[in-house]
Amino acid sequence: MTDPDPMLPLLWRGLVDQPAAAPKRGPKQKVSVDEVVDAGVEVADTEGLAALSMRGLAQRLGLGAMSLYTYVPGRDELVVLMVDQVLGRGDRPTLPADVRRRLELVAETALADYLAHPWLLEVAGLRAWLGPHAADRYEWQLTAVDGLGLGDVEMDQTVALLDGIAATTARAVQEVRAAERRSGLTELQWWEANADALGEAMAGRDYPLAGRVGQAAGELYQAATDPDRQFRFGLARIVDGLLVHLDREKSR
Amino acid sequence: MTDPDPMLPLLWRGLVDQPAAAPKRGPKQKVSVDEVVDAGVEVADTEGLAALSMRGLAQRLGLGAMSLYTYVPGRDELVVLMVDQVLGRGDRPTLPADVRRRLELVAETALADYLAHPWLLEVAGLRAWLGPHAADRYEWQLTAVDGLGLGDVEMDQTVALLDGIAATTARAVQEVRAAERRSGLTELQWWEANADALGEAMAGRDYPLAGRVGQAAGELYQAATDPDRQFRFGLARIVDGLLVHLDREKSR
DNA sequence: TTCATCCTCGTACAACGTACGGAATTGGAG
DNA sequence: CTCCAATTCCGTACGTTGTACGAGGATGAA
Repeated sequence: MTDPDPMLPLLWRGLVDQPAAAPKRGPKQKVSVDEVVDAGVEVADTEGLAALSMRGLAQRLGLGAMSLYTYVPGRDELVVLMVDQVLGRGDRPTLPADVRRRLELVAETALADYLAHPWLLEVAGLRAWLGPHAADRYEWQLTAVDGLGLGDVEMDQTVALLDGIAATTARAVQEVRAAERRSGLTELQWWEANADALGEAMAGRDYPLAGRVGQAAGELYQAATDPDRQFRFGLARIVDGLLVHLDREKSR
Repeated sequence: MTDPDPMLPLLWRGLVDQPAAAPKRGPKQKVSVDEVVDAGVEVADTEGLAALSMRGLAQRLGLGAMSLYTYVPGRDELVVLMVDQVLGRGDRPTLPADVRRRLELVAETALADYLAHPWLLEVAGLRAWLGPHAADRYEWQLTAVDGLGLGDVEMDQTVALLDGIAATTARAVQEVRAAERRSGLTELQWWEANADALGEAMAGRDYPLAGRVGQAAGELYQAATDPDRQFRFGLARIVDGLLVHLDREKSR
């Protein structure tokens, strides 16, 4: 009915449209789409997604700003290509037999992806775009939860759940880093510098639990949050819950 | 040692610094910080966070653009204030006795917050800033997981886990909406329009599981994703896991 | 009445994505 | 060999953004 999405040929470039893909007339391109995307990934990895500008990227590639638009329709589309590109770079370990380790591995692998490329968390619509590497990754995630007794739909939901806690954890890590960059203080330093002001602000208000829990957490974490501990706790609960679910289904 | 954070007095405005807070000389302010923040929330709720510009907001308030900076240090800081503001608006239901319902309620309440104000998900330092309403909310969340036999630190981690799945779910909802806005097509329409192109692109590649699971999920969801079902499945597994954990701890 | 203090806001600047159109380059057709 | 259509490259320009700066006006204490 409607036009096909122009992003699909770009995402699957080189794997589709082999016939009549290259233009026959006109000058050669100075670089390639892959080089553009890789350069974008490098900028985003080192300076953050916000620092990725079309002008800057063009300069890095020895191009005029507007030349980029012959490779990529626009900045948003470039980012989509970057996402698929880095999803193909992560390790995809061979799967152990132990079910618990298998499930944990899905989350741990996703976490490694997000920590290696934190800007993935800033781009919305991750699941919406199906590029070749995203598809490979999804396929790998599904194999990890295959043969456990889950239904097809539940396999999808399980992968989403495990990927979700990885993303949440990576976000927590990223928030701490961002806060430290902004204030120039480590988390601990910030709390020390602002403990008085905060205590004064909260005076007259009752936070019995938050006060107690915050203190206990602060002493253990030596910070306000501890993403790593949160990940391990949350993942343990999720896997426990999944195993319970598997047992229940099996004995039906 | 270092200077206290200038955001704290702003976040806790009206609750601290009652003496000598108002300036004595000079003209009165045309509006109030609360009006500015509320107007910002209104814009973000209806048009999205990206549509919130200082100029636009000032005009809406009958102010010159630069006058906003006498109320708020900058756009980022305004957003922080907006976050705390809306966190004080959500329902905080009375807690049922049943443990499962209690845990579910924490996640469901958080989900309602995120769905009502999707731009919360775009704010990077959501958890970093402790304003009065964020503190109230955290205290309420802790009361929901209090008295279940969890340790102090585990209470914090449990709340984070439940809040996390709510955020993940709300993000999934938001991503679907964003994709539909961008393409002008509903998810189903997009898949119909692009099924051929995708099939051609993926030809020659093997996605046995993704193909099977995708089809099963698509038929059930009538879409590529179903955030609501994912939420219910994930939450059920998490609560199962938490209950298992509580049992184990109790019998030690 | 004077003056320090605070608010208001016009102007200006740098940076952004990108629309537009001309110049340059290429390969196939005649 | 010539010519032309196709394609890439890129300088210029527009609109939009956050906000630095400083002039002007309003206010209340001295």
